[in-house]
Amino acid sequence: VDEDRPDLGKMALRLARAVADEERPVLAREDLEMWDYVVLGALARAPAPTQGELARLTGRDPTRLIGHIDGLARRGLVERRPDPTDRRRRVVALTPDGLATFRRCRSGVRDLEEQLLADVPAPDRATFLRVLQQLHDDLDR
Amino acid sequence: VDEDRPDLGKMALRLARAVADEERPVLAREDLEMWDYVVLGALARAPAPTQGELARLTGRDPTRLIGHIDGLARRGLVERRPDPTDRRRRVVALTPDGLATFRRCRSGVRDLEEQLLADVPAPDRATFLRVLQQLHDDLDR
DNA sequence: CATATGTCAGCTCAACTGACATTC
DNA sequence: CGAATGTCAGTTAAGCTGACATAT
Repeated sequence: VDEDRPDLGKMALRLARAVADEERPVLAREDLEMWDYVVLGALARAPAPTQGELARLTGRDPTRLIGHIDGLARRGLVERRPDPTDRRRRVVALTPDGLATFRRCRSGVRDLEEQLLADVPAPDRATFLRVLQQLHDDLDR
Repeated sequence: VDEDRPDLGKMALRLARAVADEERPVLAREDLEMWDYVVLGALARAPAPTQGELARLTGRDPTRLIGHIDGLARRGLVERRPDPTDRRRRVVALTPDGLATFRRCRSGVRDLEEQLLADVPAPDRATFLRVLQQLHDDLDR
């Protein structure tokens, strides 16, 4: 067995950073930062959480999320309206333009991933992605 | 094919953070922070780089590395001495105590990794680690 | 009244920048 | 003299804490 490999955490972090570095220019084409993409992605899956829930989902600080959403709303990518049933809450949702923007970004991201994994044989790639997703899903439970 | 998986970057980052969170208590047993472990690990592989080179290897800011090495040297884990051939340079090296401390930590880290991958069948695990290491190594070149 | 949500101001800490001394 | 190395002070950005207003 190979005891001489780098730590799992080091390898995973290196990969994550490399992916993020390559994604940034793609997102910049839509004039988005990484946090924007994360927030739009969360809203694309769960239609309308509260701001606190959105902060928890994305891992972003609730207080910093405020100005963040302000910017996205000013650009017409998200919408923030008071919940009729509980007026303390501000329901945040994607606009059609926001959804389209997110889809363009994710498409570009997927292209990058394809490129990054190009040298990995198809069967290995499938196994790699399956195990990674299993670990990822298990961690969120 | 599954287009509906999370982004590669998200999965890798989630894994890296989970590993780091579990490693911290293990390192704390030796009274080490994550950065200490990273620095000791770099020194365990390459015996005596300069401080600037050590900063580049670990990804840590050169200016913050100064006080950091001060602390490790005060505890007798690393040694900083001027290079006789070029007195601008400070060669940083592990002490025997530092090497032993690092090995104890890495052993604990490997135990954690074993635990985290326990549910993954052995052949899949081997493929996963092999592909991950390949990607990791390719990125550093 | 106790709780939850969103907002804001202030604090703290890590990273980066620029300047400087030493040495090559 | 120009370049590299290590050190330090100042700036900047990001996250966190606590207080407050609104609503339940």
